[in-house]
Amino acid sequence: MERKTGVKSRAADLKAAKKPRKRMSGEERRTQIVKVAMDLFSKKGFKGTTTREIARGAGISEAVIFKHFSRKEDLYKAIIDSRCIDTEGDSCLIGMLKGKKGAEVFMTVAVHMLEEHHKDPSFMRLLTYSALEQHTLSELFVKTRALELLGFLEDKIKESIKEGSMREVDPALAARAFIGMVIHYSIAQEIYGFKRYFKRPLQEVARTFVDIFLDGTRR
Amino acid sequence: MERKTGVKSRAADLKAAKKPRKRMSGEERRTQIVKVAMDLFSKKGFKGTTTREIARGAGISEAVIFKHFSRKEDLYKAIIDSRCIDTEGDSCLIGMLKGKKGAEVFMTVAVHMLEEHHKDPSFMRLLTYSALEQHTLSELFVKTRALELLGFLEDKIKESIKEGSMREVDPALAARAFIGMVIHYSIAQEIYGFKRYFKRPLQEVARTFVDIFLDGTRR
DNA sequence: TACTAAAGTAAGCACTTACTCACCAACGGG
DNA sequence: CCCGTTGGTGAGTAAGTGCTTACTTTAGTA
Repeated sequence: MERKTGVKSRAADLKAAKKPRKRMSGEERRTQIVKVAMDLFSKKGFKGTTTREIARGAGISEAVIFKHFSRKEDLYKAIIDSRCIDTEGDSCLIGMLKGKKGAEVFMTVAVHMLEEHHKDPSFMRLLTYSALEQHTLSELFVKTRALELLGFLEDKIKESIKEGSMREVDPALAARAFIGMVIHYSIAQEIYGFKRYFKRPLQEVARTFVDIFLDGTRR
Repeated sequence: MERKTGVKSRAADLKAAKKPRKRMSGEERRTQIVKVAMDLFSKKGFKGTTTREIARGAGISEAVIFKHFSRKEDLYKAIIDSRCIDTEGDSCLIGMLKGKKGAEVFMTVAVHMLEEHHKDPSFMRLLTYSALEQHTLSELFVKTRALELLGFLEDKIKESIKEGSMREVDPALAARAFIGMVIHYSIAQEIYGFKRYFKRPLQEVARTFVDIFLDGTRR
């Protein structure tokens, strides 16, 4: 097989037949690639995902990926931007909580997290991968979202203690206890595959956890 | 460069000089390799660890690994054998619990798990990797150890309900709530790096979680 | 409609990976 | 002291891997 022949003749073969694929704008393509990458990273990890797979998933050649992101690593950063910086994710949760108080707060948090993680476990998976692989994604997430939510709950607990509706507990530990119940349930179900052996309506799960927590911290 | 020359002349070069290393027995070497592999897998994941690194870690050439394990994958299975089948790990926990009852049971579980995970987070990390990568290790672990412990706690909770010391809760959900607090604390500390921002004596953590749980489920 | 900038590609480079093979040397029993 | 067994090696190989390059095709606009 010669190297330089037949360069022109190729295109004709595929001509009208196969692909009515649309050409995307740079922006569109970029966000599509990030989406595909996030999906694959969450399923197979950063190291477990090849740029070829991402390209195939997006229906393009690898070179396009590297037109948009000079290194594979940069895809991770793009994912951070699209999920940590923008308005999606947990910060809107904090927004939902602003008006509420007491029991309602904890119920809202539990239901929201359980439902989000159930609907789309991919970000949770990605985050776990990134924590194990010591990527900055998890560090950033912890520093912004996680500590933010924990701090918020901590404040609520402090309030309740001052009000007298809660007994004297370490507010930070109590907050972690509550979040632990909720998140570990999601992780066990979706990542460890407990859902093969065990299932409950999420509303019921949330109710039970909130009840245990509030009764468990009542004065 | 010719391909077949110089095959014999090489060994002489390194001769007496460098390595006073001891020759291990097959058994010794095997278990050493498994140990090194487990350490590396837990730090960098299965895909993130190369057989070269394992060899270097054990101070041998790659070929030795493949004398003992015909595929890299088999190292995973060997790790399962050495940590899931034998007497270490959680099953001895169940043993410790046999005599005890009520509050004592939950305190023992919490302290034991928090301390084990803190002392050596590597198995927890390995397990998490394996769950994400959908290896059989996590499946096996869940089917044997995890469901066993959960079942045990469930029974204790049912007992307490029958006795009247606990109110009517879903015993399976309650057990998961308790385990969730404890495990998620460990995971957050050791994997997500919360320990950079937050620390408490483990005894105190256990005490707080057990109190919340028991008060939260008291009649 | 002709031109150009940007979207897209096939092919392959330089390197790494899991895994192999032909060979070597230390030990120990005869 | 020989010699077979067995622990151990250096140098591969084929199949990937991230990333590049030289080139083609399309869409918008002057």
